[in-house]
Amino acid sequence: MKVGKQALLEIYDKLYSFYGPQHWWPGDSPFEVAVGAILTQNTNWTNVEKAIANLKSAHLLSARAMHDIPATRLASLIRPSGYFNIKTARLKAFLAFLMGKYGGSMKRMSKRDTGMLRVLLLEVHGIGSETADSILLYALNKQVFVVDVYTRRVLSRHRIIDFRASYEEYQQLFHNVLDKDAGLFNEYHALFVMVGKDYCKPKPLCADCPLKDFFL
DNA sequence: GACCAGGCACATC
DNA sequence: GATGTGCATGGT
Repeated sequence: MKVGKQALLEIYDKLYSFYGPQHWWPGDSPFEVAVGAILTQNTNWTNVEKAIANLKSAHLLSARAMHDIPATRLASLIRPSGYFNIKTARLKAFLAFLMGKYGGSMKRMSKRDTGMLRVLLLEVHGIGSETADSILLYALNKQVFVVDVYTRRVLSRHRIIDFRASYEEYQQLFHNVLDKDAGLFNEYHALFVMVGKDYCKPKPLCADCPLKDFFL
């Protein structure tokens, strides 16, 4: 897939001038961002906000506290974010990783080499490519581009890349062409989410539909 | 009531 | 490697 630096910057400029700076990720600390990254998996952000508010009002939004409380308690607190049993296990897995390797400190975790840390995060049960990269970029300010379903929809509908291309192919599009700039990656991904929410609904468009070009 | 939301692991072919 | 499925709440 060939797409030039100018094209990617042009897309960025159009989105940025339309929406303005997004200042992502919403969250008061790197740890909160990491928790949010897990909770928002296939879930509306407003639901995640409710779950995080529950954790905050219970004074439990810390690695130590969330690690120590029973899973049933954690599940009841994050219930509004959906998939609460699955996400409880995923949070517990991340917390065990964070507590075990870095004493619960995101700052200490951040000192790891980015590539190595990404590999380690992907080994945590429940953390896949997007969640790992969201943590790296938005919690730790690492130079990693985050790919999500909106990125796929927007780019594929503008015929820049096939919707079903792999996560790595999408990511390489940006890593190979753009300067490694965490600030740029931060805003760019957030802008994809914005324009995706507003203009790239899942329907009407099916990959195999003979009329799919009609909607492009 | 249907559809959607800032994925992931797992089973099966 | 590609495809299908379960997981669950809350807003539109």
